[in-house]
Amino acid sequence: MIDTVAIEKKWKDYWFNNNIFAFKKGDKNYTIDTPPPTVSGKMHVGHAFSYPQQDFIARYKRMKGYNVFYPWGFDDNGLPTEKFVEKERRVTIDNTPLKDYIEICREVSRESEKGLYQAWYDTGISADFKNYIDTSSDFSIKISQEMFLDLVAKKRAYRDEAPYITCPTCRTAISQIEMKDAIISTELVYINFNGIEIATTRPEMLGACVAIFVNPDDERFKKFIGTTVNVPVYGYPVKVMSDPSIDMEFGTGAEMLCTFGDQHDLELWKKYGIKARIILKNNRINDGSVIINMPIKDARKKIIDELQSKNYIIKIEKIKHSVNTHERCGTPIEIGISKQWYIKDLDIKNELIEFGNKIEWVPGHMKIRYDNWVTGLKWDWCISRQRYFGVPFPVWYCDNCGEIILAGNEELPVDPRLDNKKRKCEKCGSDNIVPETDVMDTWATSSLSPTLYLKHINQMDLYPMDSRFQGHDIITSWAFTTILRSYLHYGEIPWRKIVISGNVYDPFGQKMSKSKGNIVEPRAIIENYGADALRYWASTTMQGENIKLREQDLMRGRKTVIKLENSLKLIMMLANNKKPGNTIPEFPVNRWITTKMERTIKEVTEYMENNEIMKARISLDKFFWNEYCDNYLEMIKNESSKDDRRDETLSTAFSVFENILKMYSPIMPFITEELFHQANPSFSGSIGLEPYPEFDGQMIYNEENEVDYIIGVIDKIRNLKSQMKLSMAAPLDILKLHGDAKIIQKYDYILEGMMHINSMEIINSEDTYIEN
RNA sequence: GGGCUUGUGGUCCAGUGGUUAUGACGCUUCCCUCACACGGAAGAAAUCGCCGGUUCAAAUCCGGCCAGGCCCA
Repeated sequence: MIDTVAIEKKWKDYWFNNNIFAFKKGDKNYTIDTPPPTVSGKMHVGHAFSYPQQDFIARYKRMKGYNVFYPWGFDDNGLPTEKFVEKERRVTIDNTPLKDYIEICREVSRESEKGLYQAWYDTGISADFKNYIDTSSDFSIKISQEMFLDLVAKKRAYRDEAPYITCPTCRTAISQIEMKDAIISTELVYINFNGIEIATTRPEMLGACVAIFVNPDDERFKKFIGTTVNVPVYGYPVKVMSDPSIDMEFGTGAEMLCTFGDQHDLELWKKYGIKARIILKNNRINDGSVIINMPIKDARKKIIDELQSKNYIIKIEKIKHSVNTHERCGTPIEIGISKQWYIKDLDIKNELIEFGNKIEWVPGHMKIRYDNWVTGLKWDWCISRQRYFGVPFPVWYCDNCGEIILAGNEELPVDPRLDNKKRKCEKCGSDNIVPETDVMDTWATSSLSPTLYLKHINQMDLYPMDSRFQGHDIITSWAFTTILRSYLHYGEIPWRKIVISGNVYDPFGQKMSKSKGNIVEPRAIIENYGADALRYWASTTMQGENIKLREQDLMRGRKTVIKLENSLKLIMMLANNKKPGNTIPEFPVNRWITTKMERTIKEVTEYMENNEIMKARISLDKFFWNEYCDNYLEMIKNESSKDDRRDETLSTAFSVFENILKMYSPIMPFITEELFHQANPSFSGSIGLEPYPEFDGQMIYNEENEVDYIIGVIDKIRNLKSQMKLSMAAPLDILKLHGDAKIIQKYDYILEGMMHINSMEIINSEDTYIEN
């Protein structure tokens, strides 16, 4: 049995050690904006499905004579890495100084990268693994900061208020995914809001009330909508507003919007753009009038007392209620607002749509998602994140006059949080300078991937790139932000084409997940079936379509690998292990297979150019299995010993086979490399750099129709033998064949040799049939 | 709620107006023919989700409905 593990090991190391896929700029270049995997994860079947689809194109283009820039990268910024480090090293920002924390994050990332690329390497991805970027390196930070400063200079980056979520116990910023719901026992307080009755679980937030909300369909409150009421105790006016998200069944059906009691408050505040009143900070309430810097509990008691003494309280109910808490310590989260950085994009929607139109989307309908997203944008892009491991903003603020102080380009990369340099405010002369403590959204750096890749090799003249490959789940993030940044910085599209890949599901169409226990590791597939079989499977779907992972579909690829190996074994045997020199085919059967091959080359090439890998592969499969193996090799193996046509036939068998290998090689690089070297022992290159077969119209011969006719006759004889329950090798003493006598006579030696016919009687007739 | 997308033999998937609807997996029968039984030959198996419309002609175009998936809200 074929040892795919050994063969694959041999060739992936060969490619790597000989820098087969290193980029050298030439006249024809093809550049790929590779998606960098995140260091906190590992390769899953989704990757094993989508990366080969990029690789098919990369390898095809290389064989088509392009100098292919297929770079490699790692994405190691942001929250996922922080969580990963927390798990791996038991290090959290609460127990570690920032400087050390960042160091450890970087260290863990570098370590993880060492093993991470291996899975892609094993899959035969032809990226240049020696030449990679990572998004947390000094290089990437420098470029990301430079580009940020460019946005500031272009008046595209600005500061404005934005909400943030913190844990008052841990005193750290937390993100949505670090929260969990908890059910707590609390009191629901019914308050008479000077005419409208509301209920709240957070009476202590009364001083942060900025509106009253009711459901627009609620008959009880319709008359209040649009009116103004005064906040009890505080006495300032707020509007009564309506929103369909208000639950009519909860409390009285009317709620106060406080900035901010919970996430729902945040959503409504954002949606309606109401001015915030922030009174809660670090677990203490300070409204400047009624409550002066009191812990939440005390403030709650005081407000209830105040309300009660003035007869505003209708009743108090004990309820169980769901709140957002910090998953690590269980403390209810706190929402505040702070000044954060935005990238302005709402004014250029039309231009962004236009850019989307200039890019070729594969499949085309995926562009609609982009269009819908851009059209529906309601806010500028907030790029500040209250995290730690990420690209720092190269920005300080004057604590005295509020001036924004930007780093100079020569200082980059810089981390203001750790920077000791003394700075002075140029405006007011104060030396009371504070650093920006937020870091950038990871997309703020990922959106620069074409720039990062090309600057890394100092070839910005190759901008825009040719292709981006990515999943449809991040069209609205990665694709969108990349197009946006490209527009803002260069006024140019980032790539000419974007190719969207689908998802992988289990055999029943279910998503794979740990909880369902239906996860399949790519490594297991490679071990059991081989990387070529895995890649073959990845080619069995239309671009952008989803796929189910089924064992039998992996088997089909493996069978093709074995069939290729056996085919070479046969023709090597027929040729006594020596590949003959090239000849021009003259004998009809050789002309026939050559003609079929040319037609296949034409078809496969057209499909490959059109990103229709599956159709290319089906066309090639049909040619290889049916025409080459089942018919051509069967015809020649009994016949090739005849001296006068031996050399030409063997030569044709080899040259056609090598073209088959070349056409298969983008999909199945390992076995094709192995067999190509076996057929050509002195060859010292790579099939991946060999020229792709070119269609040659001169090689279309008229004999095609005759041999097609003969194959029809063969099918009839095979059918007869099958009906007679005979072996295909069983001899037929006499066969009475009706049909086109001229053609049959021309090819009688093929029929006799292949079907083991001792004597044949040919009767000329319009219909072709065998007489019993 | 809006948008996109899918619905074809038991299973997976081609086919986008026109002769008996492609192939793979599975199934049945036969064949160890000196490359391959992870092979070869033959065969059974589909009213192309449902309803209606356009057309000489629809799996294919149009409308509606049903059912899945994804994205957005």
